Amino acid sequence: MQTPETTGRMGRPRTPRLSRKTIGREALAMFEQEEGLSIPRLAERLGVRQSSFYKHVTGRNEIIELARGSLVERMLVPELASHDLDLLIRQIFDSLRTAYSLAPALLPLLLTQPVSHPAALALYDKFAEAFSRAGVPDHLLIPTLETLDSAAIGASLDAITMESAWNIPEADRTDFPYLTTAQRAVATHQTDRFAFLADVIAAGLRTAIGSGTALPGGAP
Amino acid sequence: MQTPETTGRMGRPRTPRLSRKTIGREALAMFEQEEGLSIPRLAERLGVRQSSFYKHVTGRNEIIELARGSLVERMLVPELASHDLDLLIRQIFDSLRTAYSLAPALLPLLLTQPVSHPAALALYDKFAEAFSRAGVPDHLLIPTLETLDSAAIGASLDAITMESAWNIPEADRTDFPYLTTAQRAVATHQTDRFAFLADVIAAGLRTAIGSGTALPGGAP
DNA sequence: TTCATTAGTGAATGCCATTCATTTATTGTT
DNA sequence: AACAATAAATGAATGGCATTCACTAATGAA
Repeated sequence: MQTPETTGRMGRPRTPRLSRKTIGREALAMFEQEEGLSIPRLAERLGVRQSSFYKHVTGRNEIIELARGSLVERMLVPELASHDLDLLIRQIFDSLRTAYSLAPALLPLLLTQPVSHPAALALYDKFAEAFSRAGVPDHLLIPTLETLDSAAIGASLDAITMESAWNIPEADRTDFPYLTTAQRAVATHQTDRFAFLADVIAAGLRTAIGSGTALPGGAP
Repeated sequence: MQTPETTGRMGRPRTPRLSRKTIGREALAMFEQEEGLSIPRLAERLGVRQSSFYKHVTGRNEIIELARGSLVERMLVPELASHDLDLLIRQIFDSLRTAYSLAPALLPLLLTQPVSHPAALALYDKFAEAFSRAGVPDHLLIPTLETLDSAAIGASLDAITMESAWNIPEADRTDFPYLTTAQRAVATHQTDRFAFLADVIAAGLRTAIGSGTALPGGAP
């Protein structure tokens, strides 16, 4: 019987301690529970030394991409069998928003690098297929996906911006009367911002796709 | 005549070397020219030591907020006198997008903290006023502003994501046929993504505002 | 059995944001 | 006019971070 190594001057372990999958999973967990990614802290979480990561990954950005993959893999995506554009848009928007909302600290980092994780590419490919079947012309697929994704991220970022995107220092309220009124109104009226955004992009995309945007000027 | 100090073991200078304004201006310039903010490098640019900043500012985030202020101050904002919602939306979207496009590296950082710079608050107050005059109900002003801002940032981030938001490794193209087709189509067809987005949010906002989104479920 | 490859370690490097004691100038009070 | 309080700079130090590299021990193919 071999003891699964505990001490003894370390070389390759009998059983692997890391994999790209576990790194991605734990990185995502870190984004959800702490307020950002730190490689030393990620190493602690995994009971491993920081230099070990670089046997599986070329750098920090790749760990972030693995976190994206992990996020996408545990996403539950609806059928997308419908050919109804409005329904499709709302289903995809909701899936994305639900997934993104759990890891708001990850989102700004996702924005700054291209999607390369296979699981994520597969997801967007699925979206592209659904939109294509629903009649969206090829040259509008990418803009449609980008719009949806960007909107879902925007909506999910609220959690990070301290409840209001505008922080007016009490004393200066009279300098910004319209904004102040708007803030009070949205607070009392309890507007559902997610529903609003869903309505906006659903109606907007339907219109823009229907009228066919090409090179010079769009629809009036 | 007093020589404006050059050497001699430093205390308070006869003439101030820093101000919140110059810090904000140079930080913004740094975001535009380099690929991020570094306090040591910002100090070099301004011919000053890094510790000096903390006499004017409580930390890095405040410098970022000053950069936002600087961005907003040099923005040229149209009249916004029209009561036409569609025109208003497009004018504001274009102003924001134009300003944001010059400093893409700043945008992810702006997303993660509330707007507190007076110049920026004044700008959004102006927007709120214009929308209010155009008939947007108070409780939809904030969602409208958030949607516009988020869309403008999303559109401006393209510059940072290496030309395409999806990076499919040549060999795997056949695994993601719809996405691949979509990429080819948007490349050849040369779609104007800005015009598309402008159409989307203009139509979408008009619809969502018109139908009045409240607490439970939105418009169909 | 041998040997190249692989997956871990530990130490070092260089960058970064922030703090603090110190120095010099300015401003306001008497 | 003297003086205290405040303000704006410096330099040095601290602790965190991502990354690199020489090293070691296990694996697996020839």
